[in-house]
Amino acid sequence: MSSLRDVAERAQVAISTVSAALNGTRPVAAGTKRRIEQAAAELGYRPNLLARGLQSKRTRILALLYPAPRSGFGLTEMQFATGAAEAARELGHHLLLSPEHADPIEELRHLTGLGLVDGVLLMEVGLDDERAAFLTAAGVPFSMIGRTRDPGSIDYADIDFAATARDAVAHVAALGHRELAFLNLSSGAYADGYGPAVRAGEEFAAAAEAAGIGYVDGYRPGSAEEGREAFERLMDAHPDMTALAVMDDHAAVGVIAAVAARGWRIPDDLTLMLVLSSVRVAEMFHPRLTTLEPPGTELGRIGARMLIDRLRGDGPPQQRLVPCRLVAGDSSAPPPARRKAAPDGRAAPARAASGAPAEEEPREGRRA
Amino acid sequence: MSSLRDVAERAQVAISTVSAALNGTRPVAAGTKRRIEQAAAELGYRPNLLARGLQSKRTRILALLYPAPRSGFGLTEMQFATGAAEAARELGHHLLLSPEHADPIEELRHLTGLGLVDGVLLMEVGLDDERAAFLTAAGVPFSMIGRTRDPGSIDYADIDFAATARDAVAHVAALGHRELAFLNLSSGAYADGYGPAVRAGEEFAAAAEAAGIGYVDGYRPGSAEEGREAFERLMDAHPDMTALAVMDDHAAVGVIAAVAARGWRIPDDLTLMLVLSSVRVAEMFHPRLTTLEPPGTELGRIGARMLIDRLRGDGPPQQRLVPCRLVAGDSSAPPPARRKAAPDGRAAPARAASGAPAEEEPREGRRA
DNA sequence: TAGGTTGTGCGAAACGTTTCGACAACCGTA
DNA sequence: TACGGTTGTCGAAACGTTTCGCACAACCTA
Repeated sequence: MSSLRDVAERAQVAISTVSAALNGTRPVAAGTKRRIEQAAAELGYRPNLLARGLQSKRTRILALLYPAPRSGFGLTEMQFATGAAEAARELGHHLLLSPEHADPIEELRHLTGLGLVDGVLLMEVGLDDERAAFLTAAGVPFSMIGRTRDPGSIDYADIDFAATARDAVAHVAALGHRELAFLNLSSGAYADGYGPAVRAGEEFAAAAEAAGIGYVDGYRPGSAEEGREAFERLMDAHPDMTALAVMDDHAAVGVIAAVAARGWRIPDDLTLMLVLSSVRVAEMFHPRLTTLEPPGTELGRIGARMLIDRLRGDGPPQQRLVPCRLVAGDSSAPPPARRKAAPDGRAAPARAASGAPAEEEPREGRRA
Repeated sequence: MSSLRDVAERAQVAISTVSAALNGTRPVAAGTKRRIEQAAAELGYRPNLLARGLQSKRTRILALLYPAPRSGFGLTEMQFATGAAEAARELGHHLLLSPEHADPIEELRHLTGLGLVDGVLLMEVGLDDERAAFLTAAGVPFSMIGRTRDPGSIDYADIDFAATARDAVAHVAALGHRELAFLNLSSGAYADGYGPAVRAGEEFAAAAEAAGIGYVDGYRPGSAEEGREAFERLMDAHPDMTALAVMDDHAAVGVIAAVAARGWRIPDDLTLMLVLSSVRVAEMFHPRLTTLEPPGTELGRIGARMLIDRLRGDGPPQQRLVPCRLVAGDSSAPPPARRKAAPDGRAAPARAASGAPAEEEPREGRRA
């Protein structure tokens, strides 16, 4: 590989002049500059990133930190990564994929001690994330995809759960539903303080209340079987529920099976929507489910971009919220006038005009 | 950050001695060594990777090259990446995520010119992959996940399609099926010389022939709608087909819908299996589909490991094939004795004893 | 014409390693 | 006692950049 020295020789100038000319660091006479650029082009010169980084203390390498394959990643996590990688590339940076093993902090200490990366991009951020605290204390520039409970002035890009919930509620309300039930992520995820689980729950409740729609939650199925059970319990407690939002893909599978077992059909007897699932996943179902697709790629891009901005200089903290995109499938319809009896013989009532005796914050509905 | 010099000062030795002691490059007296190690520990010394790389010409950074989000990645591609990242980490390396833009070769030239990476890991390798040719010519160490038509002595890790097809055929044969139809990936993927599409097609044909089972292929649906159509055409041409292997997830959705439209049930009237889909995807279906899960993580790990081996020294080329894992779902059953008439009124015959008039290489079946 | 101001280019130092030849001290042997 | 061979350590060069002070010429101004 040719070096700055080779270019200097060929252009008959000093090394430092070549550097200046190529980087625009300081003015170089037009003629000289032209000669240098030509020489560089002829030699196919590429600056050595290591040498540059060693000297300038800036490598233009970002690390994407993610917890090693919990139960396996989904499409959304993949999109964070590819989105971030793309944005980094476009801005002249590189992205390092850094799985965390047992001790994330030790991992981080190691990674940042190497002098290899300029900044860190955090994925799967918990409400109380120790990594964020460590990085702040260590003075390492970083940004988050997701956010802690109190992000302070840390840059982050996260899902706008409020807007997402509002869109979802508006969608079912517009169809005429007056009640909505919500099946959150697994209790494990919830207990771990996994942001999306906690925030989605809160915001759906708020959005339903604001829209004057009955709302039920408290279910956290993490598998098909648990989804089936949760659905049965839900219908036992709220027989006139007509719309359901589900966060866990596998739980949705169970719900659909349970619906079929009753002899009900989607969307005729129940409106079902997926929350935080990609269209690709929603299309796997039959009928194709309405989904609130998380902006994975975009969050990845934004996360990388704001980190690079931070590296360049310090503006005010950037904190961006992006809503999910509602993609209507074939699982949304007006509430049923009447429904088949449940298998145990209990009659399923028509949509009752009386307020539903919901656990959480039931409320008289109004048509949207 | 503390440097080698700081450690040297604190241990009262020369810089070069510290380097030697810490790297075991050359013998250092036991006492001195102890002193040095202690000083290093006290200072929390971490070698600067840039400086080391600059000098030694080895950065211990690998790049994972992948074509920018065609139509969006699947879980398997994600697993390649995470598997490779993990293996790299365990072997003291780092993994760079490098999306390709318009011109892969230019991308590669750039990436390798930077002196940043020691080697490259190629994903989504085509039968005639120009990247492989370029890297070979440029003398850049690399390995492939997937493989070209004629890999020569290039390291690669790929799916063992022969074993996978054998397992799939054995599975349906054991259930009593005497015919198998195969819906390949979309014709686009096939035309691009996408390895898995071509190889799976070939190997399924070979496996069926070896097992003495009737075989039909030639269908390449790339969406649910195309899947539906393909299934209808298939059943028109081969009304007594009882087992079906599908490669494209979305096509499977269409098949399932078409099966239901006929009033048929899976697995009673048709055995359906997914090829190259993860269990996570198979579980999205109802009934849960039997699937041949690709060893994504393992291929990623192997790919990274063999590249690192190559970097360390040159042994013989490593070429590894790993079969998919057959995970039986609820979509496999013995062939039906009799089936409902198709919607157009044509009677669906029972499993005929006569050889099926298949397009490809029909053959008298025998019970496995 | 002298002094200051630009404009332009040069050389050397520094970043933190690795590597290698030199060398001091010590040993055993002749 | 002198000498070759070990053993352990040191100092300096090199990797390819960036950065900074300085030199030099040309030009303007008083």
